[in-house]
Amino acid sequence: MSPDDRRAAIVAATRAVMARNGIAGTTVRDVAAELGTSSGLIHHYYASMDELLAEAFEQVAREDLERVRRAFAGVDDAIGRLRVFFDVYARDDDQGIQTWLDAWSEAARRPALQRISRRLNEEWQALLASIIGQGVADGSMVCDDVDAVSWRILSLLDGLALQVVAHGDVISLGEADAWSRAGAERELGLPSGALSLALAR
Amino acid sequence: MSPDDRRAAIVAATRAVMARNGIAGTTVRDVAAELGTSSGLIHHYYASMDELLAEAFEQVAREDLERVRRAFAGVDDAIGRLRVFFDVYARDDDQGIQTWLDAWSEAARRPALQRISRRLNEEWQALLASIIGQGVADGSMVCDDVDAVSWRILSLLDGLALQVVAHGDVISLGEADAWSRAGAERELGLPSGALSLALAR
DNA sequence: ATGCCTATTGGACATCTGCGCAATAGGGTT
DNA sequence: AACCCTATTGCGCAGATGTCCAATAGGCAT
Repeated sequence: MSPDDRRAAIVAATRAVMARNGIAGTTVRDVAAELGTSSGLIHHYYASMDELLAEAFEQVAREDLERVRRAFAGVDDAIGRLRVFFDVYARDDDQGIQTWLDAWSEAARRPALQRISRRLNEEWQALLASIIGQGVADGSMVCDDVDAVSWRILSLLDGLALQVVAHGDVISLGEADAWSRAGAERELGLPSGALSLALAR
Repeated sequence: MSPDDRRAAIVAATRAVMARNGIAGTTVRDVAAELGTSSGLIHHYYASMDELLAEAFEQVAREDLERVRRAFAGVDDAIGRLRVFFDVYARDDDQGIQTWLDAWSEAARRPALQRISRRLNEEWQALLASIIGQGVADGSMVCDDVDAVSWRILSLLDGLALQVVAHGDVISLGEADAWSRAGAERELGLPSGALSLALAR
């Protein structure tokens, strides 16, 4: 197997273990077992576990971001795009958000992971800001501080998702989804229901 | 030392280590060293590490809650109380929120910790809901879904604080504070600035 | 065929983890 | 003074973890 393919295979195996056990619960041996190879091989390609975890996490997080961007295809209006944004975020499985929880918690102790986590969060916010900027420009949304509002909407999503994942049924996934959409509608001066799920429309 | 005092001393030492190393980084031996005793003693009083961590975390989190309730003394109007709520939350040191991050992340792996974390989060939300309920009753606030809005405000606070603590200066503490107050004002139909910091008034 | 380079193995190493246990010590009761 | 109860010690156990390393194998250039 070529070095590039091997590296890709290692990261893929790491992602699989991460999805099952969380970031903190991902060990070299688990990755090697998932891959069906030896643990020494992993260190032949990755100098440290921190580095490998950071790369695997980046790939997972970046794919989510790309999935949103791809889902924008054919949707040109700001409100439609924002609705798609929520659709994709809601579709996110529990494991994906647990991984983010782990990343935020581990960031204080793993420098490589912190850099990635921070950069990806900024990209999510920038994506939201660009949608809102478009909506303000074409008059479909009202917002006098795009930066603040996009951080607020993102934080609202993260905060609600956190409750669902960390605490089980304290609030349901459906509530978190509906409440975050309603919050965004209020922030952007949209009529109630403007952002509700495509299926429910 | 009496059993009660000893248990209290163990929990206090655990809190000290937790503040320094995080929840995941708190070990039996660290606690024993902090206390100047043996590791066996800790297990004489606490059956498992999960149990001890949960109790220490509960104490930390409950103190924050009590601090808010105490700060309500002499403040009877809903808007004033909500302002106090934000004041106390903003005062929270970084370590406090890092501990919450750890708790949310570890909840999936530590049952006792999950129960406590969940219960405390519900208490924070209930506290917010009671303030908003009072405000709606006396006509100073507008809100047609107290439950949803109090979860939203709490999630907004958590989500913004998370960015500050996990990612350093991606947003500042001041921005997180100002933005969350502005979000709450909007949610409750309050004029801009109604919830701004007491000092800035 | 020969030789080299590197992917890959499998295990050793040092360290850390939660937990349990036999032994001790020390204070309170009788 | 005798006794008991339990707080406390100190160590050991079994398992896990990141990292490293000597040995092997297998393909590729010569």
